Amino acid sequence: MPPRHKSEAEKQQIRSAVLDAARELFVARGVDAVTMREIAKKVGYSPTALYLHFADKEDLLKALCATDFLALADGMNAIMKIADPIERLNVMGRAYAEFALSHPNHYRLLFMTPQIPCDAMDGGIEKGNPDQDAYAQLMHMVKLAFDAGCFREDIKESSLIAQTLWAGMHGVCALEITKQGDPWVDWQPILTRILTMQDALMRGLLRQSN
Amino acid sequence: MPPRHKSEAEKQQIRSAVLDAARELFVARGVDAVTMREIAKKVGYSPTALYLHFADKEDLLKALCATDFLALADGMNAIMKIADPIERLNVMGRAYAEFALSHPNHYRLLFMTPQIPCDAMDGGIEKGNPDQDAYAQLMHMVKLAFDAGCFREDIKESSLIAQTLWAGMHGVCALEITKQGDPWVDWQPILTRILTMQDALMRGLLRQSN
DNA sequence: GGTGTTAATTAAACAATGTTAAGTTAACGT
DNA sequence: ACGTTAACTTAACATTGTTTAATTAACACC
Repeated sequence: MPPRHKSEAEKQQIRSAVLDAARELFVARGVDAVTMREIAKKVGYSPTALYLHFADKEDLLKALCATDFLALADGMNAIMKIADPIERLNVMGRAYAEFALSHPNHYRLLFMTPQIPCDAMDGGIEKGNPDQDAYAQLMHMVKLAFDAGCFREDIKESSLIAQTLWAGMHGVCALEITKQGDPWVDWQPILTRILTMQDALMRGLLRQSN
Repeated sequence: MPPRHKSEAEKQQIRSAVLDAARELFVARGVDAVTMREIAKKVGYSPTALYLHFADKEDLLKALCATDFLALADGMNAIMKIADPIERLNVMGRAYAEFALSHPNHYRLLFMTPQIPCDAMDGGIEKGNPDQDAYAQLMHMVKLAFDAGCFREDIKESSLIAQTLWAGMHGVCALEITKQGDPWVDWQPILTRILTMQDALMRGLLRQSN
């Protein structure tokens, strides 16, 4: 009941408290559990107060994802220090899968949900900046390997290689997230599927001489 | 207002009229447009009447999907007549992608949504029956090629090959459905991506001698 | 042929959701 | 001292899925 004028820093703090509460619900119980009322209760405000910090629920979720999108890019970034361009790509793929499977709800929202175009994400993420954009990071790594002549010479576009590698990993992870434990399919172990996908794509895309 | 006692056939007809109305909304405007009230209006009943034919909304959607799941399996089935086991797999993959991209809303509900386990689908679909189960169909085709010695001999499980091929196609299609037109990524043409995925996986999984 | 049961249907209502409109209260500037 | 404004809340609205309680016509039977 007692409102006081807040500094910009205090406002930011409330904003991030809201995001933390939302994240906790989100991670634990999925996107449907993230109701404005429940977030508000958790953070000690009335539901309407959230609208002072976020335009609407989608805006709030976008802000949530922006944070984790940056975390993903950060992880990719650290991998650049590996010297061998192909080993680097392999490690990157496995790091991507690990992110997906240990944050399935985030992964679903980032890469399996249409309503939220990455492009419009909050948090000042810049397209093409490898520090912030995991796809740019992948493109960069593929291009280095491509220019070093690692890939089949009949493939003209390095972006096609990047998109194929991404799609392969995405396919394994997305099916795992969506259909894990579904008795319809007798799944091989997820790690086996990840490594097989990686191995098969690399064999299929690299120059024979490797 | 004038209720008359209905035969079983008439009930089935209403049920399928409801499904048709729901499908129309669903295909045109996605799952969010499928509200019980709107279906009811389209089919000329009150919203509550739908509950005489379906337990709840999820049940209705499952029935919707069962139909299209069968259609998918039917398409796969027709491909069995191709003699060459590898060409057969390639054609199957492209048919799968065509299904996904021409019925994106169905594909999303069938393969990108967790709430609806294939296993519990209505319509009497039997697991493992290749006439009705597209995955069983894939497994069967892969196993034939596997037993004919088409694949690398260090891969011991044919199901691992099937799951990798599926995941690869799924990855391309799911990313296309989710991120088509997203300016974040400069996509190569979708057909190119499909063919590249198929080509790369086959090169990576088949015996060298092929 | 009346009469009670039942099947088909609906209108009204409930609870949950995102969101908006209209207050309320305390701090600040002048 | 006093109006304005920032920070918040309570009440309310619209939309959803779903349930309860009628209503109404057809059928079965004596």
